[in-house]
Amino acid sequence: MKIAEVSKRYDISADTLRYYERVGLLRHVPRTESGIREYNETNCSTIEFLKCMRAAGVSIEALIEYMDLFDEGEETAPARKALLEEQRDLVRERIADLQAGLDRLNYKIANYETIILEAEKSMRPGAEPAQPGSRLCDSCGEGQA
Amino acid sequence: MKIAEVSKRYDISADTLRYYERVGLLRHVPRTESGIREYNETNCSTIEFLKCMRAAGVSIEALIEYMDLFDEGEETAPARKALLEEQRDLVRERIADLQAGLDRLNYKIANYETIILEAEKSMRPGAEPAQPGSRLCDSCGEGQA
DNA sequence: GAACCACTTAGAGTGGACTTCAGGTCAAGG
DNA sequence: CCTTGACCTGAAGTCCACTCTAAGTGGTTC
Repeated sequence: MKIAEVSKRYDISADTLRYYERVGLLRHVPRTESGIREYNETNCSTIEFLKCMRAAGVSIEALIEYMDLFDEGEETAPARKALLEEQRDLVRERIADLQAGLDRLNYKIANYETIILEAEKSMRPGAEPAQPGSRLCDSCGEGQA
Repeated sequence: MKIAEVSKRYDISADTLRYYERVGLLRHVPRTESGIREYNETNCSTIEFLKCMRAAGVSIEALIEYMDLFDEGEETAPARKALLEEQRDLVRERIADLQAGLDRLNYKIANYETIILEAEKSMRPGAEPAQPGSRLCDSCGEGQA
């Protein structure tokens, strides 16, 4: 597989693939006689792994470290495991932060729903004026204070 | 509250607080006569909100847009709600990506556990040599092929 | 055999989000 | 009065992870 095909298959630009190789994330990519990259199945599964890890926010640096260990041989298995565990913990933290943000967004959205409904109600003919308590939520907090 | 106190309270550098104000994320921060920022409670809750949103990966740009709408008045409530919903969807996507990465990390870690145990077993005196199938997982894929 | 296209390289440029710097002001303490 | 330290400003610098550019090569097609 040439670079264009891999690029399309994994939706990663050819530039990025070359970059990954240059910085040591992707190693042992065979070449044709004329120097053109010919990705094999091993390369592909590495790429897929990298894509997944990058999407999870794992840094290029950590991944390079992992690849370094890998190339050093079997005896680095415990170190690699430790590295993955460290990264896993970071991903968990990130998920917790995102979840907190998501909860907050949901809360605010629900709040807007109420507010907008109230505003519409008070716009209908013959409606009494809007309640003082139903003002828009402030620029940041969610409560009335 | 002066900038140093706010910085400590929310664990955000004073530089970042000034930066947020400069780009329009944080508005209406009162000043003392000599020009020193005196953050009030409204500012604080905005800061807390910003911190949460940033931790969830919401871009500075989107947050500025939100603040812009906010300053335009009550009639932008539906637009603000739409903006938050859009951001919420992005956060959900991000969580899904992280979760996929987390699952994969857990899988790989479990794999290493097995591998390391096997390696230790075969190192004990009198053990038969390691199985051919128990080699280290490859640099990316999780299976044996 | 010229055009064309995908590929190659080294190196420079980009965008987002800060972060640091240089130089300046102000209030309090010795 | 002078120093100290926290604050101020605008502008430049930094970091990460790409992304693009320029200049060139190799193989196929009309």
